[in-house]
Amino acid sequence: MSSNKVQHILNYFEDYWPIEETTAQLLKNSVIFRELKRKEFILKQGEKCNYIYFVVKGVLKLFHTDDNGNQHNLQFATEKLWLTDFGSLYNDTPSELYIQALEPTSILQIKKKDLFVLYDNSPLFDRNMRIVTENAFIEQQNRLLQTISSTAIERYQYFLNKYPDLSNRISNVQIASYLGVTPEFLSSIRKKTVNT
Amino acid sequence: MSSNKVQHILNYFEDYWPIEETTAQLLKNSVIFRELKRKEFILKQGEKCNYIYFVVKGVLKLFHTDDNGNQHNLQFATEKLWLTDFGSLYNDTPSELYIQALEPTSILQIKKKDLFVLYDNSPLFDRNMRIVTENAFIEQQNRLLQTISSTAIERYQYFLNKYPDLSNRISNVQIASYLGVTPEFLSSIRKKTVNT
DNA sequence: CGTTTTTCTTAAACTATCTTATTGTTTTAA
DNA sequence: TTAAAACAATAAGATAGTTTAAGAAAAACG
Repeated sequence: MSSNKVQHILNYFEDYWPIEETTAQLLKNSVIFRELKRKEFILKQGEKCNYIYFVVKGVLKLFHTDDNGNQHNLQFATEKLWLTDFGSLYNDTPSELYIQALEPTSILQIKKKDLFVLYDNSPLFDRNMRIVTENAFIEQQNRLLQTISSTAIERYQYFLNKYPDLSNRISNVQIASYLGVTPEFLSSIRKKTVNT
Repeated sequence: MSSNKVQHILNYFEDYWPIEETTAQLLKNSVIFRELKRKEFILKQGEKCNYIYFVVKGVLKLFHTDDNGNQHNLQFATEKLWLTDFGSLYNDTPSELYIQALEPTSILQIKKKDLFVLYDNSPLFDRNMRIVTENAFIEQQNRLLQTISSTAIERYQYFLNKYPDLSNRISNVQIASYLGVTPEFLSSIRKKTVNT
């Protein structure tokens, strides 16, 4: 069942460092395919994150809930993107974060233990994951820069330009939480920018 | 001259995956030791970033300058931290960022070409750099969360707690630029929090 | 040492963003 | 298909953060 789904990850690696046949086999045996309902959680605050996830179809959101119960979206992951709580995964600490599906979503998941076996058996796999992390770092750095240097209007327009597809798939509440503003304020921004 | 300085990096790797003797030799031949004056630049906007840097002593700041000439600090790097513009380094694109010394600073630098040779010759080196990037990602993610979810006062207090040493080494102008507020507003925050 | 540059503070007016509350609309789930 | 829940829009008053300008303090540097 999940054995053919691993092809999604192999295709992904084709753009970087295609892995050896033996590693592909190892991966095939480690990967688990899973279908999530809308709103289903795969990680909750307080749990240890034991998996790294790869989105085949759908959207995941990674978010934090603060003391007042407000949600703050750290990341969305759509098709062909990786997602995990690295901090919890590697340091074996309880996660402060949630991961939830925003649509019915299909994912591939690799257990921490299996991930480490893959690292140890395949330098190419290890390298691919270095590149995955580097790319995530670069993107996050751009966003951080935006966040400390731009106004909410600019951030919203940047988001629309950068993720035109995602913008139409998720609600404005989710976008507001990602931009770091209230839904009401995003609404007022939208009103202003439409009339330009 | 620089041959003994490489020990700083070898010590760093001791905490993760100590590299083989042959790789250490390779590294020794690649690494260049460099002493920077206060305010000296090692990367400027428009240039390609050709190096990855490791701070032996001192402080570097990575920042962006916007259209109005305002600086925004993305990262500080003190002793035993790595710094580069990954985007420019890996994609061969002109950098949007500056790297500048805030104090007289000693660094080790590895040229892109040599870095890639190291990756190819030593899976352990490659893995160490994966971990370096993962740690940087985690830290940056925490900061991003703070930035979209907390008030400037909270961010300032968090900064003081997390980097007590750095707080005393750099000016409030630099801290304000890191927090994403004006120096004037940081000053008013300081006034409020001192009197608590 | 003295001079120059940078940094820190203050305050007032201004702008961005938040809070709360109300209403109508769309989506979801039974 | 309908009741419940989530979403979107709007507005008014409150708070957070900026701008500008000026003077005092501290640090850098020859």
